[in-house]
Amino acid sequence: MTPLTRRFYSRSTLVVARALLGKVLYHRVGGRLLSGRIVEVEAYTDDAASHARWSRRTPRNAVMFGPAGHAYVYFTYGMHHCVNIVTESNGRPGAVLLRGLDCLRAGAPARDGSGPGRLCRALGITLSQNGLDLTTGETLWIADGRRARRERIVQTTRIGIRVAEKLRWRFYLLGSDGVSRRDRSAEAPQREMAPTCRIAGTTRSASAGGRRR
DNA sequence: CACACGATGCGCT
DNA sequence: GCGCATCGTGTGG
Repeated sequence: MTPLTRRFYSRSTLVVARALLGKVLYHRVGGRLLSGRIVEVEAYTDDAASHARWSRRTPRNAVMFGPAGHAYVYFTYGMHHCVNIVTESNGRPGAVLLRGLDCLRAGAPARDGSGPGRLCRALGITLSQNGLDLTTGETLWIADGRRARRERIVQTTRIGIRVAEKLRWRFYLLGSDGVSRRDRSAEAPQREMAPTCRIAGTTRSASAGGRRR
């Protein structure tokens, strides 16, 4: 229940992204405490797919440039909210998108926490939480959770973007129910392709379809 | 001011 | 796999 410190968030986005897996997100709202275990995240910095691309500051993405440990919430497709955790040092844009939660509440369907939009709906996160400081433990915060030492982290590409699509900046906990989209090939123990496997015709054209949305 | 479009999710084929 | 709801935001005139 003790909020993670500013120091935890003030690191490189990729490091924080991985470190957030297994942690627990809390939101105190309407006299209730909602929570869920973080099982899927994506990193965004100033890359081409980021709201802070080319380090361009706008009213919407301003929080990404501010101090780490704050919530960056945005509204998209006219109906969904997505929540990010701001990283890096002040002035450098960076945030971790939360895409999957486990165990929102006993008996809740697993899919309620699966996907950035449903996740926000399940925890009651909207634009009014944008900019909140997560280190105070008042309304919205993240605390340590149980993370089994054996639990494997899968690293793969981010979802739903059309540029910088080769960056493997999505991380999830293998076997968790809240993961929105699995990547079987990334889950395979052997990740690196041996040179002999690159002979034409012997490789499956990985993710040939489904890249466009 | 006008307009194109999206870090999604859902229902249907 | 495909279409689409629905509106805040960024961009350009």
